[in-house]
This record gives sequence, C-alpha cells and structure tokens, in this order.
Amino acid sequence: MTTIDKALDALFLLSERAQALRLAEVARELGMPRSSAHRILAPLLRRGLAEQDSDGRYRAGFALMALGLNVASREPLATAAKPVLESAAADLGETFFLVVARAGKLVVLEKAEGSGFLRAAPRLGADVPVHATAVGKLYLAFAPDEVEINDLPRYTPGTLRSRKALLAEVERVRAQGWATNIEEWQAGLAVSAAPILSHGRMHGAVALATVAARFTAIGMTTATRRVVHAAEGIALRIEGRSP
Amino acid sequence: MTTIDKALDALFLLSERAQALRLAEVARELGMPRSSAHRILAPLLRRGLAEQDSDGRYRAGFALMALGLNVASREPLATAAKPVLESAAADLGETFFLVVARAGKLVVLEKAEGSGFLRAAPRLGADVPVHATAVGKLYLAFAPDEVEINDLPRYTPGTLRSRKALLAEVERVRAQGWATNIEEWQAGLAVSAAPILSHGRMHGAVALATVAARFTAIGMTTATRRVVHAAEGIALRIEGRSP
DNA sequence: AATCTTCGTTCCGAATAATGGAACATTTAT
DNA sequence: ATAAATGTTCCATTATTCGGAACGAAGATT
Repeated sequence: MTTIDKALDALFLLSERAQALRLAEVARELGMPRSSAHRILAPLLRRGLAEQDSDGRYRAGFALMALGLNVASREPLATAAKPVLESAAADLGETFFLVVARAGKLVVLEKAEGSGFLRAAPRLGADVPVHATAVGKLYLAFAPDEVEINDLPRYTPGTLRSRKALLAEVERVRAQGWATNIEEWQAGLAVSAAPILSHGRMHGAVALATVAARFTAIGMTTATRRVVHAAEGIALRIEGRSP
Repeated sequence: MTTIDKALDALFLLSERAQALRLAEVARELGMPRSSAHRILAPLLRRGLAEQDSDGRYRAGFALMALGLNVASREPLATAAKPVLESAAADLGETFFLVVARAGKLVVLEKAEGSGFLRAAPRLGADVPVHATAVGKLYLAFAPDEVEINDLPRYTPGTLRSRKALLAEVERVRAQGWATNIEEWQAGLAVSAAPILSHGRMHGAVALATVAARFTAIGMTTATRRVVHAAEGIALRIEGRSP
C-alpha cells in the first residue's frame, strides 16, 4: 500500500461519513497514529479536498464537488440524455435515469426525478448491482463483456439467485428488447429499462423507476413504450440525427 | 511537496482536461519521468478516481462523481434550498442559485435553471469572484470575515475597481438588504441577490441570474422581491418553521 | 479544585517507500 | 524501412514517510 493509497483512504472516509471527524477518529479508522493521520490530511486540506470546521474536525471539502461535476459534465452521453430524461419525467411524473457500465460496474450517470411525494431518487455516481436490476439484465443481454458479475446476493425474496434463472431471464430480455425489475432489488421498487443502441453497440440504458404499486397502474405496455422511446431518442441524438 | 501532492496534481490535471491524456502527456505536464507518473497513477486507477480508455489514455474516473455528490448532498442548506429554488425558477422561468462562502471563497452550492434558450447555467462547485458579484457584495455587507478579497481584477467595463467605490456600494447594499450585479462580472449577465439570514448570521445567498436585457424587462422591483422572498423562505426552512 | 484523560500538534532518528535512469517491446510518425 | 516516441518493468540510490515521544491545551472525572 502506497502513501497515496493512505491519502485516498482518508478521502473516501471523509466522504462517506455524514458528520465531521476528529483527527483521532480518522487515525483510529485508518489504523495509524495521530501524527501520521495529521501529516496525510495536510495536503488534502491545502487542496480543498478536505476542510476543517471551527472545532478542527475534518470533513470532505468543496473542491471534491467541482472535481466530480467536471467528470459528469464531460460525458457527452449525459448531456445528450438530460433533456430526453427531463421531458419523459415531466410527462409521466416518474423518475427516469441513465445508467452506463464503467470499469465493470453499472453507474447512474444522469437523472430526472418524478414529482410524486414518494419517488425514486437514485444518487448520481452510485453503482447498482448487475443481477438484480433491469439495466443489469440489459447489459447481460446486449453487452455482457462490459459488466462483471461475481456472486448473486439476495436482496429481496424476488431476487434471482441462480445463474440458470438469470440466464433464462436474460434470454427473454434479449428477445423482447427491454427489461423489468419488479422488487428484485429493493422492496417496493419497480423499474422498466431499455438499451441505448447505436452503431451496433450498447451505450447505456434508460430506466423508469417507480413504486411497485404505481407501476401496475401505469401498465407494462405504457412503461415499456416510454423507456424504449426515450432510449431511441437518445440514440438518435448521439448519432446527430435529431434536433 | 509530498507524494500525495503529486497524486493530487495528477487528479486535478485529469479533471481539468476535457479529453483523455496519454501517460507521457501527464508526465510532461507534471514535470516528472514517465515511470513516476505511471506509478502515481496506479493507486488512482485502483480506486476509480482515474480511468483508462481503450487506448490506455487517462481520464478522471467516475468515483470522483460519487465523492463530489456526497459533499453536496450532506449540505443541509442545499437540501433546504432546492425546492425553493426550483419553484422560483419554474415561476419566473429564470435561473436561481444558492451561493455560500467556504474557506474564504464563494461557491455555487445548488441551482435551478430557467427555461430560456439563453439562460444562466452556473456550475455547481465553481467559485465566483467577491468584488464583482451581487452575492459577493452581500457577504461584504453582512459577513465580511467569511470572504477573502485580495485584488480587484477588471472583468468588464462595469467592474468596480477601486476599494472606495466598492465600499460605498457595500454600504448601500447593507442598507437596502439586497444587491445587484449588472454586467460587472460578465457581459450580458445581470444578477439580483438576497442574503439568507438566520440566528443573527448569514448562511448564504440566493441569486437570480438572467440576461441583462431580460432583467430590465422583469424590473428591479420584481427581481428583488423574488430573491428576497426565496431567501426568507430558505431561512424559515432551516429554522424548521416552514413545511 | 485538583487530577486524569484525551486531544492536536511538532520533532526527529530509523525504516521504508519514492525516485528516475536504463532497458525493452510496442506503437506511431517520417 | 527507419526513426522517434510510447508504455511498462526493474533496481540501486535517495529522499520521505513513519511513528514514538513530548508538549500544552481542553475536557472529563474524582
């Protein structure tokens, strides 16, 4: 483990914890003496990646925000998808979001939240499991090399836990061109998703997330039509064939 | 300069550059041999703070996005302000945003964009100058210790460049309780802002940004009323005296 | 009030990890 | 076909990190 790794440990620690940490706590969490923690935090403070409150406690700094948003803003797919997601969300009043595979993981890249009191609010940059989500099934069907899948943890009673069942589901998804996930990952959450296909490649997926009860009300056909339409709209945009 | 500093240099470099960089370019920019750059980038890659494309070029990684959004989401002020900004933006069709002082700088913490074809789109996490913005004047008037001000660069012909003129303006701002910035920072940009005051302290400022031409059409009175109302609404929310 | 912890910070010799030139196989440019 | 530049690994030298010790300050406990 390099010195840089230790600094990054500290950075992730501060980012994960909601409240500010004392130096001694940081040292304890990272398993190092206070003097070492102190030395490691100094460069992070200088750059604004960490900050100290009036009591000297450490928290993640604002510079992190700027760094993170740089990443998001330079993804052309996110820019292309944003207006499409927004109009879909405004239309139906439900949350639409964009997921892509990066480094074997599925990451939420952009979103437009619905208007309901109870609504899905995915966190940008967060990663979602492959085997228990609609988007994961799409990737397994259309671009299996882009995602890594190790074990199949059980999240809910509905989670597909055998490789055989998952493969059968993926087969069906490939044939129909869209996927759903009804309470397979989180209780009460229903998702319908469609792949963004262009130039013979899958670039990501659009998903519609809602409360399972409302999903039934919307109807599978409507939900499917919406996500497929949005995904196709984004595909057209990245091909430059749409205003 | 510590090893950590060098790693952070690399991180900021990747984040600033729009396109991916070759290893040799990183090494050149940071003024180190390729072997050193290679070693320094390795831990960043492992953590997902940097990524390599198919050609081996380096770019900022997705983990940065998650880190940055953690920072934003745990700011209670941002959470409190979001709905207020959104309803104000929807109402008037113009961009409203929230700015706070952190470590002597003014940082954009949350925003709700207007609907116009030509509209202000501040970048979250970006910092704005103190002496040439409406929010800066408010801080100078109500919480001067929270901002640092060194030189007064000239951005436009309208920028206040003498301390005397700035102080006079700050006096007026303090008396009237709100501030404006009409093409003092960026040509064509007009801003009206009001402070979020609570518990005898300034917590931040709400700003309405628009095209100077439209600002005239909206009218100073309307613009002022809107930002003051939004700022007061946020103050009520952080005091828990509002639904 | 007095004592005992815990804290943040600085210091410094010992231990260790970073350094950068060299070498080599690839890739790109001429 | 030749030359230049690139990504990667290796290793002896060097410079940095490491962590215990020590200190004053701030809380907690008696």
